[in-house]
Amino acid sequence: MHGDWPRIVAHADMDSFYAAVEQLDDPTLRGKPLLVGSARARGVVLTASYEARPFGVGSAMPMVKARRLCPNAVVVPPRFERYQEISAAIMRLFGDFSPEVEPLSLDEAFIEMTGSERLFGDPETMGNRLKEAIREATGGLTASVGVSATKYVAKVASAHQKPDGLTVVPPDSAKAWLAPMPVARLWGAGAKTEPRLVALGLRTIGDVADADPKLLVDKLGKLGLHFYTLAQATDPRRVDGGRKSKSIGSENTLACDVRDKGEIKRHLRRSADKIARRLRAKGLVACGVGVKLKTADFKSLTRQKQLAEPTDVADQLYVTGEELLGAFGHSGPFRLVGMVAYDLAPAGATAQAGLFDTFGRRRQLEVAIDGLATRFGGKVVQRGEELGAERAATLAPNLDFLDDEILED
DNA sequence: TCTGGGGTCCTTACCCGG
DNA sequence: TCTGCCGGGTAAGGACCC
Repeated sequence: MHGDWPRIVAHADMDSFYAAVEQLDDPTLRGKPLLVGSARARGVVLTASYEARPFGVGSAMPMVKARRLCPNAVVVPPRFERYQEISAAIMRLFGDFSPEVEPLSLDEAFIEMTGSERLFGDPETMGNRLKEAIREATGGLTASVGVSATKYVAKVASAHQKPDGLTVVPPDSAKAWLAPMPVARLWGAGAKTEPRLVALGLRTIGDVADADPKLLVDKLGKLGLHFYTLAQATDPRRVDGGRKSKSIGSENTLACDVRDKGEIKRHLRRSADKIARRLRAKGLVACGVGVKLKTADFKSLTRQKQLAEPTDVADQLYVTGEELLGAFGHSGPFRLVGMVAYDLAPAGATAQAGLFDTFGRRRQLEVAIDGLATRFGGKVVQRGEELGAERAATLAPNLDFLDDEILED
C-alpha cells in the first residue's frame, strides 16, 4: 500500500481553533455562526466558526464587514490565556508521540514520526491516533492532520480536507499530488509573490517543478530556490523542537489616528510594561529595542537600537523607546504604535564582556555565569546562541582571561 | 471595504575597517 | 594619501505566516 518512507512527518492543525474553544467552553455557542475578534473600531476577525464561513467571512476580515455579511453571528472577544492553556496541553500530548515537536503557532505543529511505526502503526494509523488523542484530551476539539515524508507536503496535506480531516501522501506520489495545485499554495507565496509567479507563466506547483531553477533564482532570489525545492516535494528541513523566540513585541492599533506625542508615549509605555512582563515570565532579557509606527496611509516605520545593557525592566525599555521616537522624521498622524524587544538572551545566566578577538576587533560577548562556577566548563554565548567550541576559540582565544574579566564584576 | 497582533525571514542600504 | 573593493555588522523595510 505504501512504498518507502525515508521519513514520516505529521502536521496537525486545529480546526477554527479559537472559535472551537469558545464553543467548547460555552455550549450555547455550539452550532451557531461565531466570530472571535475585537468588536472595537478597526478590529478584525481572528477566527470564524464553520457555521459562519458559508457567509463568506474568514480570518483577517474587518469585523464591520464580517458583521454585514453575517448579521446573525455572535461576536466574542478573544481569550488568549485560555487558548494558550489548551495549546500547551495539546503540545504536551504531541510529546507523547515524539520527542521532536515543532509548534508553528498556538494551533498547529509538526511532529517527527520517523521510526515510530512499531509504536504507532503505519502513517494512516498514526494520523488517526493523533486526531483521537487530541479529541480525548480536549474534550472534543477536532484537528486536521497531514502525514507525508516532508514538512511542506504534510502541511499542505493537513489543509487538504478540513475540518476533522486526515490526508496521507506517500512520498512516491507527493510530487504528482502537489503538481495541479495553484502556486498560491507554495509556502511563502502571498499576495505580492503569487502574481509574479503567474507573470512568469507559472500557474501551478507542477509548472514550478518543471521550471528552470536558474530562472527562478534569477527572478526571485533565494525564494525562487525555496519554491523549486518545495515543488519537487524534497523539502529537506528537519522538524526542530528546539526553536527559541527571537523577539517579543506588543503593538496597538488606535481607535483613531493620533499626532500627539504624549498619547503616543502613553501607548509606548503600555507596550514596554507588557513586553517586560513577558520577558520576565520567560526568563529572558533583551539586548535591543525597536519602535514601530504605522502612518494613516498604512506605511510602517521602524527605528531600532542596541541597549547599553540587556534588560527585562519596563523603564529601561521605555526610555530607549522614547529616545527612538525622536528619530522618526515623520509627524503623523499614526494609526498604530508598537514596541519590539529583540536579541533575546537568557536572563541572569549571562554577563556581558567586551574583549578583543584575534583580529584586534572589539567584540561583545556573553559568558554563561553558571559556566563560571566551574571555571572550565564555561560556554561562550553570543546573542543568546551558544557558540561552537571552534568559533568560541576564535573569538575568545583566552577563556581564562574572559573568566577573570567577569569574575571581577 | 478598510484593513490586528503575534511573529519569522529575506533584501537592501549603509557604515566601518582593512 | 586617495580610491576601490570586500566583508562584517547593523538598521530599515517588506513579504509572509497564523
